[in-house]
Amino acid sequence: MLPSSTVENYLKAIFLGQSQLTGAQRLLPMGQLALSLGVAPGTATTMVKALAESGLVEYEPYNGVRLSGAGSRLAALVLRRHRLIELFLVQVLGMRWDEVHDDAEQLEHVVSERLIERIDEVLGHPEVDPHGDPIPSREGEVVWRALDSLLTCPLHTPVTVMRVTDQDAAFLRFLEKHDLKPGQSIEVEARDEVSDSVSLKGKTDQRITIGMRAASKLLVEVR
Amino acid sequence: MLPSSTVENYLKAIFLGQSQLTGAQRLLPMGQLALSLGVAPGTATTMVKALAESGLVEYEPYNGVRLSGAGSRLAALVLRRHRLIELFLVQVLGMRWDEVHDDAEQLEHVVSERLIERIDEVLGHPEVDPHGDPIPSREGEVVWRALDSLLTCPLHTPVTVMRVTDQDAAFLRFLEKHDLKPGQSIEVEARDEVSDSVSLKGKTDQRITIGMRAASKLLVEVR
DNA sequence: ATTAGAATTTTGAGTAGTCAAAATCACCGC
DNA sequence: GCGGTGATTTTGACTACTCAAAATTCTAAT
Ligand SMILES: [Mn+2]
Ligand SMILES: [Mn+2]
Ligand SMILES: [Mn+2]
Ligand SMILES: [Mn+2]
Repeated sequence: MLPSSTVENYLKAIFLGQSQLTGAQRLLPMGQLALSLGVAPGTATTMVKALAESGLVEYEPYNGVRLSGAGSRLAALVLRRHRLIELFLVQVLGMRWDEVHDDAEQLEHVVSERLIERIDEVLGHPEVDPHGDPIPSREGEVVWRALDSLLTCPLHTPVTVMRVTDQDAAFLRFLEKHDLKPGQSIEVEARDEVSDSVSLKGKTDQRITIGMRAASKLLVEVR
Repeated sequence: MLPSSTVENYLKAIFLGQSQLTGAQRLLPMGQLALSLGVAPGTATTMVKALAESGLVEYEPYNGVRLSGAGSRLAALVLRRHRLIELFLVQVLGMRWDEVHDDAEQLEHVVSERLIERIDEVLGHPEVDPHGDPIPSREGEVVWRALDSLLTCPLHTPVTVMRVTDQDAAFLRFLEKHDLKPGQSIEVEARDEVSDSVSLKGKTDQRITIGMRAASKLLVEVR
């Protein structure tokens, strides 16, 4: 039985939630899952029990949920479609990187195997989407690249923005306006715990100071 | 309340069914509707009563159903999305004209206003889809072009194939193989009631004979 | 050890869409 | 006018998904 849009969204949310998790357990609490899906807690519990029935997740009552091998593969394929579609909308249809997420959220559930492979081909088998998120392979494998955030990278050292871990449209437009899109080169000038801020130097020597919460969402690589 | 995929499919099926109808009533029988949606007769009845509640159709028990103004506009917009998507898949993604229908059937329900307008623009505001079906306007207006079929057009006269009224993949591949796609020029050599057949002369003087049922699905225009 | 508070699960109910089969209706031929 | 036939509607039931609110369980602080 092929998974419904709802099931695909649950699997994807668990996948994403788990990837944020530290610790070997990788158990995502139901509350977090419900929150990320915008659903009542009881709803998530019910659904997760059904997913466990069909072998897509392991469920530990009162502790949380974890994807099985099959579930993980399925989730990665949804993510693959989502990210290929986002890139396609930007690259081929000229949409902005801050407006493609919602369309991709729907399209990821209906594009056929054939269609997504055509898209992949037209794009030349890309490795990352417009936000720098890695595109899982046809087989459901994701290459997890270790990246610093602006909170952990070395100071006074040129780094390249590689990835943005927040899809909020206003945030993305802010980044674009200040040349902080993936691919851009910047330097962290200073971090200050007290003022909760990080100061950056951009390409043409513009300076900008952002909050630490925002800084944590920009992932970079030392060049 | 925005219409579900199911509602959109019902409206589209009624729209298409009605367009086949002769007579001023334009009342589509429930049996026909149920058949075209692949649904049990009782299911169609229930759904149509709900559609009537929300003012999208007029329902005459035991007689049939007819779209209201609002329903008709909505149906035309679904059709607009369907046909733009089909053309896009062929033109931009290089898919074959016999394999785009199923994808379009799903995509028509999830593409956003913004996305479909981008697609329309990239395609240069086309008037017909790969099968020659007219693309309704943004406002939900369809230009009904009067066309002959191969059963009614004059004999021994060059005509241009304009439209194919059957999405069956095998049939479409057959047409392609024999240069009978929209745009091609042909002539009807003969019709024979007894053998239920129509004989055609193609571009490079190839001849081919097809059944009347098939011939009725090819719409042409005298040049 | 108790216990308050938070997280989670359970319960009861509701919506959207579907089917099979029984009941009903419309119409045509006689 | 009377039946019979086929189309249509009604009925009762089921699946998938959801919520609000009550009940339960876990945990961490006293
Ligand atoms: Mn989604
Ligand atoms: Mn993305
Ligand atoms: Mn459809
Ligand atoms: Mn078409």
